[in-house]
Parts: sequence; C-alpha cells; structure tokens
Amino acid sequence: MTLRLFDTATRQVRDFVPRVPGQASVYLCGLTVQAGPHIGHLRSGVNYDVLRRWLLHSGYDVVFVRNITDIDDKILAKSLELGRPFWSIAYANEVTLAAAYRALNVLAPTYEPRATGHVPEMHELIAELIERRNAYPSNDGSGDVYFSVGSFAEYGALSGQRPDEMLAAPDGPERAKRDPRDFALWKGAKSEEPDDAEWPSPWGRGRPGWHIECSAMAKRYLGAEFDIHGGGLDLVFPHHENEQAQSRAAGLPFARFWVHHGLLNLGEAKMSKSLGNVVDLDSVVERGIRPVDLRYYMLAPHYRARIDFSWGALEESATAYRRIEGFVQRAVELVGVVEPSVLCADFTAAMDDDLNTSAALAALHEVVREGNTALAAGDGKAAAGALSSVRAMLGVLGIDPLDAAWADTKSGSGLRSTVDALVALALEQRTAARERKDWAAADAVRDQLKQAGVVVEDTPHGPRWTIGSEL
RNA sequence: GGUGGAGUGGCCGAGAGGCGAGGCAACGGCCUGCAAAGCCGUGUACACGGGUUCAAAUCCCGUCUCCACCUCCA
Repeated sequence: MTLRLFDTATRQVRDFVPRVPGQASVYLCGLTVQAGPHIGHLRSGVNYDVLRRWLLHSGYDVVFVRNITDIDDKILAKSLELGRPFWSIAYANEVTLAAAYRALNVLAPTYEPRATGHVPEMHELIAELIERRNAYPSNDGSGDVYFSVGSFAEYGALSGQRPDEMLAAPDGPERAKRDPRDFALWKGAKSEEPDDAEWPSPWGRGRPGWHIECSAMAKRYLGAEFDIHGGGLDLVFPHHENEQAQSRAAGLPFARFWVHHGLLNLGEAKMSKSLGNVVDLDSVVERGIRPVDLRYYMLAPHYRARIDFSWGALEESATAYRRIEGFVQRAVELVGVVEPSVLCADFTAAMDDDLNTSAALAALHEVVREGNTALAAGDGKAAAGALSSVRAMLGVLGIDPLDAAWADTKSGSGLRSTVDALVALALEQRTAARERKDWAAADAVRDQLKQAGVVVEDTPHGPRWTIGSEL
C-alpha cells in the first residue's frame, strides 16, 4: 500500500514516488505576513501538517520547508501608513502566526526561510533567466526585470490557462513590459516606497517580485528537483504557474507533485481580509472552542474540499471530538496510559488514498465504539488495545488529547491538585448520602459542584469528575 | 469571455456502477436511585430532467444554482 496523492499538474491521483527512496521533500507556500492569520490560513498549516505526519509515519525522512513572505506591496503600504519599518510589521505578524501554529499542534517546519533573506539567490536565478533569454530588464529605466511568458512554451500547463486568453498581470507599467502577461521578477525601487525596502542588484536598487522567492528558496533548501509543492487553491494561478515557469526555464525540474488544498469560506466567499469576513484563532477560543477542536473540525472534511465555515458546524465538531477524548480519558483511568500501537487497516487505507481524513476519522470512531464497549464490560485488555490503536490514529492526525502539545490549553493546570482534594471531599459526602439513600442530599452536592463548573458522573468504579467542557 | 471545482438525509461530511462511511441532532430501548457517559436500535439522502445498464448518488446528455482562479491572496 502506498500513498496516492492528487497532483494538480496532471489532474489525477498518482502514486507518490519520491525522488530519493525513503526521503520526501516538501515545499509549502506559507503566508505573506501582512497581518495576523485567520483560520483559513491556519487550515493550510494543519492540512500539510497531516501530510507531513503521514509521510513521517510511512517511514519517510521528511524535509519540510515552509516559507514566510515578509515583503510585499501591502506590508510596504502598511509601513508607510504606520510609520514603522516594514520588517517590524512583518516580524510581529510572523510571531503571531507561529504562536497560532503551535496552538494547533502544527509541527515546526524543518526550516522556515524568509524572502528577504534570499535576495542573492533570487539574483542568481534572475541572471540565469536573463542569460537564457527568458527574462529581460526593462528599458524604461525603472529597474524592473520581467519574465517573458512568451519565451516559455509550457506556460499555463500547471493551471490549465491558455496564455492568449489571459488578462495582463498588473505588476508593472505596461510600457515596461514587452508582453502584458509578463510578470515581475525584480521591481525597481520607487521613490515613494520605504528606503529600507530596497536592495542593490545588477539591475539597480529594488526589491523582489512575488514569485521568484519561492523558486529561489526551494532550490536553496530542497535542490533543483523536489517531491511535493503545496499551497492553497488560490495560488495555482498565477503564483505557482509562475514559480514553475521560472524554475523550469532556468533548467530546474522543480516540483514532482503539486498539492493544493481547498479554501475556507465564510458567508459564501472565501475568508479574506479585504472582504472583512475573518475569524481568527482568538475569536474561536473566546467562544469556548479549543484549538484542538478547531483542528478536528479542519480534518473532518477532505483537504481539497471547500469548508463553508459556520459556528454551528464547528461546535458540532467539538462535540464529536469530545466523544473521542472521553474514551481516551476513561480508558486511561481504567488501564493507565498505553503507548500508541499499529494503525488499523481502514485508517491506513484512508490516509493512503489522497489523505482521506474523513474516512480515517470514521475508522477511528469505529475503534472508539469498540473501546467504549470494552470499557462498559470492564474488559481492560480490550480497552487497552483500543486505546493504543486510537492513540496511534490520533497521533497521525495531531489530535491526541494525551499529546503534551495540548497540555497548557487545559484549564487550571496549576490548581489541579487543590481542586482535586476539594472535589474529593465533596464527593465523599455525596457517596455517604447515596449510601443512606438520601438522594436529595446526594443530588444537592452534585448540583452545587455543577454550579462551580465540576461535572460529576457515576461509573461502576465510583464517581468521576471533570471540569466544565474538559473531560 | 477563459480555466477548474461543487450541489448527498434535520445538520456536518465521506463515497464514485451493485452490500445504507462516520459524526452531530432527534426518537425508542438497555444501564442508572435520578442523571451523565456509554451501548443497541430507528432514516427508503444523493440539485433537476432525460438516457445507458440486469443494476446509477456514482457513467452519458441537457438544465439550474453555487464557489474559486484569470488582480494581492492559504
């Protein structure tokens, strides 16, 4: 059984065959840090984190590079507006982004390069393209350098666009381009832009065009050819088309697979800052939905499917996740912590089938049910077996409640032992009341604890309690 | 205008020619002092209209609606 992935370039699901056996190299287009991330951006991080974990689990040595675009028109505009250096704005947003990824248990990439740190690599590539006559410096004194779309026959192959049907790219004055579809590799410095946002180059001072950074960084860290290039569906054209054109025109084979994930919509349109229909991680947490619940929500549909975000669906997901979490918790109470074991065949087959996390989750729920049955029967051995299987699946998905990554999202960690002692005291009284069949007194204790946020449940092994929504 | 997708039961959401994925909600039952949790059971779902086939949610033709990209975008 091998992993099969949908490849945008060929528009079909293909067997994943790495360039080097046993190794997998992945380049993911990260964010342009012009603002803090919304949950749509975070979906990207989570989706590719699952890909990465699955590759790791499948035995690959994974090199995972996710870039940060720390310079672009919007960041520069914001810099001028706020009177702050562009790099301080970019970095502040990068820090917020990193915190959000961490909260969602997205593994840190092998490396996270920034565009501005790779200007020499871009120059090298641009020079190569000029040399090969696939690019040209404009002759209007602007200092711009353009990629010549017409010089590259394959242009449009990735996205299925036909060059003669396309509209002009607006990233430079028309007269500077030989062809309106040509796009900027290097943008000559403009007097109205911040002085700290320019670098010397063979073509004059300026700054990078958007697409060239990824070609340069992918080459630097993953080599001329690598296995998987990922990003959002909205990047297929023009970003990825242009990346591929630049790299291939420069003689680099580039990505073997193109993986694109679906976008997250809110109110019939994709979540985006310009539309103002944005939900971020903080507002989710404010609603009492934990990051792990959000992660589960993002994994319930297939990664290529569009998510029409709704609070109702998110809350339902949280309930579904709590069922799993409840099993894990109760199983641990009965048999102690059990290490993850092998994955069940259904789960593996689902993941190998283009990362079908929906089907994988169905397999997971099956085992949870079996585990619950074992728990009800007091069958510790079967419960332990189910627990280890469930933990293995949860681990691949990055949502194991026992994972230390979630530890600090649980409430009251420091006061836990104090609360434990107090609740134990109250429960002793309740147990005594129950023994003398004083149901009113017993229920009063339970009600009062509930008022205080402590939920009590009776089990064959005595009462167990949890705080609020936590299990 | 060009390109690529989507429409599945009350809701979310897989599947892609033949045994009703899974979850949430609801209802019934079991368990429980009562609850909670859990377990068992209950659904004649595939946008619409035609067609192919022994058999269609799945294939073909047509229609409608929606989304994304072609401009910064995860």
